[in-house]
Amino acid sequence: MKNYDHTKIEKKWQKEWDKNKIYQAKTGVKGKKFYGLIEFPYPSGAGLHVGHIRSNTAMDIITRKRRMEGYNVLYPIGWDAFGLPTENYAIKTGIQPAKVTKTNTDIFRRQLKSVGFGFDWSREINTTDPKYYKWTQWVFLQMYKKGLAYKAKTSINWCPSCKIGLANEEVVGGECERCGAETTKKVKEQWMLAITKYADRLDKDLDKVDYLEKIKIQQRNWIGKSEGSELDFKIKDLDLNIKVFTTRADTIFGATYVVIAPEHELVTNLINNDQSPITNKEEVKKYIAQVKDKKDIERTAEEKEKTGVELKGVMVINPATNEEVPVWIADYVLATYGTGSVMAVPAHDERDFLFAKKYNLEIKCVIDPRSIIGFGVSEKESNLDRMKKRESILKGEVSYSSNNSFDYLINSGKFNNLKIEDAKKEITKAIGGKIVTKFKLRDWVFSRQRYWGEPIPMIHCDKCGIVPVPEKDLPVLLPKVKSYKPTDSGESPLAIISKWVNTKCPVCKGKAKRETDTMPNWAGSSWYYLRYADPKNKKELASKGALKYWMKNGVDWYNGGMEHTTLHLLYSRFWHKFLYDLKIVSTSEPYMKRTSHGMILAEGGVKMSKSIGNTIDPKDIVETYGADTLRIYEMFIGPFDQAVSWSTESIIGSRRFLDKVWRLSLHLTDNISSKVLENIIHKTIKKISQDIESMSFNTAISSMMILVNEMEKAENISESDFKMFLQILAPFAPHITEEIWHNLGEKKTIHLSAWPKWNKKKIVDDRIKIAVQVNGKVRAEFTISTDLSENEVKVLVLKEKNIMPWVQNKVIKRIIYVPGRIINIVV
RNA sequence: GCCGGAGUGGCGGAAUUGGUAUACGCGCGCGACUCAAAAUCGCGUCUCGCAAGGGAUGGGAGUUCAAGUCUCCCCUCCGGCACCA
Repeated sequence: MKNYDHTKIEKKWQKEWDKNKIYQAKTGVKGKKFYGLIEFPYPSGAGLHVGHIRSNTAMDIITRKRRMEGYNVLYPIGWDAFGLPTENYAIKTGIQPAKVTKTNTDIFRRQLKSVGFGFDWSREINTTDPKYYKWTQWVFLQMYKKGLAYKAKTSINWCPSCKIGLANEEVVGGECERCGAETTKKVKEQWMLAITKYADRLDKDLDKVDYLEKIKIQQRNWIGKSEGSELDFKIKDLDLNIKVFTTRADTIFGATYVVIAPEHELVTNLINNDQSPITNKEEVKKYIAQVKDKKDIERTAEEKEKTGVELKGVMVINPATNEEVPVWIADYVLATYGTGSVMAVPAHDERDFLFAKKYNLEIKCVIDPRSIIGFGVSEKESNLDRMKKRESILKGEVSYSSNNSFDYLINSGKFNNLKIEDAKKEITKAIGGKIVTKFKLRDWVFSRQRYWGEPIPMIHCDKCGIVPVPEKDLPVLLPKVKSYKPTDSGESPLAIISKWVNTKCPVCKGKAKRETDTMPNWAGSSWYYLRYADPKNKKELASKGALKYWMKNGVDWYNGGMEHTTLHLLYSRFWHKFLYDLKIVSTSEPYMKRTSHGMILAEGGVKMSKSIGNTIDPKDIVETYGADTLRIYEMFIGPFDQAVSWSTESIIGSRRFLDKVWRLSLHLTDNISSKVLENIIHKTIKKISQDIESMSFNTAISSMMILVNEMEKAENISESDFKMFLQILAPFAPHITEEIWHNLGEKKTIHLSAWPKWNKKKIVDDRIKIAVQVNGKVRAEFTISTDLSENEVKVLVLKEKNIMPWVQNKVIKRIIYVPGRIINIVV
């Protein structure tokens, strides 16, 4: 073939690879294994996005390199197909979600294949396949058995537009992640998963894994571990305590009031109690009602002024001072965090300060004021300025510790002059408190009032209560329905299928009803990587042997989007740990290494969206330029972990590169390449080998471009050298390299050939260009042989013609020689 | 407000981690080939200057023989969290 015609080559090799099953992973093969994973796509109606191709190509390159390095590689693919867009489409068109899914996965599969990814298609999975979700339901049952799945009446985030309950993670800035409508709170009975029981391990075990640092930080922030004390404030004249959580037990002498969250059950109890001491019940009830009506956004609005009401008649005893202090309810205290109550220390907490100012509550300073920042006092200001500001804020109620450093207690009785950190422990102990750890993480709302999800395998029996579906009856199949619309009562469309809902109780055989809630779309993706090990198993979610083999040390490398850091990634770590506790998997963490790709934005740096009409259909690029060009382009476009803007104009550069490769292949000789060329070939092999490991695909391609430019200039290129080049290019551009490889007489596939090794001797230069600086400014360049000693170089450089004028008649103070790089003459 | 990340040509971006800033690619200009166009190839392309030279990596200081890289201050942009006690 004279010209590079991608249309002929690409389809041909895709078929050939399929036929020869070169990408199929074989469980149990001796030697090294490598499990590379990308997030399985949601088969949306929009078709494959160029963003999918970016992350898939990256892992494709890595897994292809591993295969060539002799690893037994698993690079699987499947469909995360339950979810709202498909269901919404079904509502609009009346087409069954299962049908829509089939159509979409067919399109996605064809598109993925057209790009030439080395997926093992024999292990394809689909979360909506009953053979798959049987095991999703099974895991749920195991969680139920262990008490991790429970039904609770809780206030949940509710999207009035989607008519669906949302997890905290799905509410973004008080708005529904999907539709953007303002969310409200709704009290509903929901299935919950007790992810909080794993909070500590989810936090701690991040130390064990190789994740990008920013991923670890984001997860840690989300889990929100914080160490503090639980302290009891006794209510005067009542046999009741208010338990508060604080990280600043050291400031308790400054606790001049206590605040309870309005939703706190203690408040309800106090009001309804016959002997209720509250004298302003009506006012309190009114405030609670007000708070309830508030939307989430209002409640967390930035410049919102704090509000609250005093529980008049109720006083508590500060356990440190034994003084009586008042009790307030205010919505700046969250019912869902800590104990739902706080001791307020207005002198040392900005929120308490604002509240105390507004309602004229006592402010008492108990830490040396010089150590305190916040309250408009900046860390950068001098101690004197800080002191002055603090004095004006606290209106003279200020004294200072006699210590030279400032983090010491004052006005704190016998604890005066203790250091903050020591005081936390000592005071907690002295007043009978408890050191505890709290988390921001909340239990996972696992119910969805929707059709297109895994039915939660539970049965409600009037006599026996909630009864799990026996394992032998799994899967609980989704029935066909006529309308997919959620009901206004907030129940799933499944609720109106009486034939399906009405069933027998597995225990008493009496009349019973099925649970009509379904699981969220995060369920199926929480364990899918395990199913790939043994995707067709009918008896277990995967066989012990297959899991032991492929998950021996977890998924070796998992690449995905940052947007899943606190969702899928956290959820699946939780499920995995649960399965680890059940001894189904042998590692406590699912993924050894996690990296992340940047988004591809449209030209101009805005998000690609159908409504703006700036999306790119990969199909067009594959047809016009070829899959190899598309792959090269997406890897060359910019640093892999950063967001990049698409530029159709620039694609041509990647195509030209491949054209050059093709043309070069027509002019090879049996002669040996020049030393210079050999040198650069081996340097490039080294660079590509390293760049792939660090995901520096853009610089890898750039160095291959440099090599190609050099080869064009070379008088002759040996076939064997060119073949090595083809091999390092093969993971990036699998089709063209395979074609040329065979044109050069090779019979076996290039993709299972051995990854070339660079020859250390061949990357050593014997002569090297050195820049010469005079007083730090580059004045000349000169070439020396690398075996010269430092002194020899220093002598030589002064004799250089170009340097002479700069150093003549000057006193040379110093000469600095950095071997192989630069020489700086200081005059 | 807090926690991350980033500011380099007309554009996407390199820079061996303190050692020749602007590699590679796009675009643009000129030329060759062609009846012509496309493709391809060659040359040029930070800036001021005729030149010798000078100035540039968001801005300002500092450390160093040497700073895009380190330190301090300021500005801008992006991402995450946000009354978490």
